[in-house]
Amino acid sequence: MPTAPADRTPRDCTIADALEVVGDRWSLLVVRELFYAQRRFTEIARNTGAPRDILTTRLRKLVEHGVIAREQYSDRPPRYEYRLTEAGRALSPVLLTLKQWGHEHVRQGPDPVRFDHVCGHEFVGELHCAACGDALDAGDLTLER
Amino acid sequence: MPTAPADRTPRDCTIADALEVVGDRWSLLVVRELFYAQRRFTEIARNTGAPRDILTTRLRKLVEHGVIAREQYSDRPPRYEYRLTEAGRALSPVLLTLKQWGHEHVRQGPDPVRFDHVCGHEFVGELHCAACGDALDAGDLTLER
DNA sequence: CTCGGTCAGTTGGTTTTTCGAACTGACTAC
DNA sequence: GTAGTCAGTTCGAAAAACCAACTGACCGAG
Repeated sequence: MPTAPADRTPRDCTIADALEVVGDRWSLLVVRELFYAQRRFTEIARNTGAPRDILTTRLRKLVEHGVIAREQYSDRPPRYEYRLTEAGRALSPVLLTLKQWGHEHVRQGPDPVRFDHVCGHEFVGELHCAACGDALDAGDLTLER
Repeated sequence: MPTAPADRTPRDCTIADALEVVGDRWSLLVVRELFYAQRRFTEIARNTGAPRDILTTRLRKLVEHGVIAREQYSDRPPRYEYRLTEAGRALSPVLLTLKQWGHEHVRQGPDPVRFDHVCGHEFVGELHCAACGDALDAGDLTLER
């Protein structure tokens, strides 16, 4: 017997679970568009660049997983648009941290999109510990179990 | 002329740039493994579940983009392992927020992996505004440009 | 009325990518 | 010298992505 048959035992992991839902080429871009209040199929297709048929299957999958909701906005002809659910809105920290990482480590040049915080300054996110309130620092975390 | 030829003009977007680098099925899982200090090809393949040939191309791509580094740890036979670069380590907020979202909106049941903060409590991340220090709240952000 | 346009998808055919599983080549340990 | 380790490579098959055109229901202008 050569190599053991499939010696792969993927880790039981919540990150993997999350990626199962939004970890493909288009889903997070769809969510981004909904954050930008583009709810219509055609707009989402245009702004993400996703092929229309692929977009169809992604939207269905996101609906299935409760990230977005499909709502009829016209009877005759039947027309639908999409909205973020609570779970979808909860993805904002993921998108914001991704954007920040992209800005600091991928893109050269200024960010084409900027967010301002109510405090008046450009928003730059910092991950804090909800318990003690301190900003997260490398090495402050220890793995349990 | 029927439908206009390719009426898709993807948004110029830093999130999209970031996803270009780590937005496929396996890359973020590879980064996760490196966070867990699994540096070897075989370990990464086992723990992520990625097919070995795909893993090869992903690792090369991540090296190309400066997320990880390939280092020789044995001369004869030549053997290599992988390490996170500074840019790779900077992905921790992305992984942590993804994990948290997965925990709250995808997975049912307890998280198989837990992080404890130096303060003694289980780490739960909260995104704060770096300028004013306040925790991010829905609607606190306004889109500029 | 008919012509052009809008809109949320479908359809069909092709190209790309993924995938599984076996195989390499250079070693080490027994 | 036989078995095992390890970082990949190779092969063929299956799945997914992709593109461009097409639908079917409507609207508004001429």
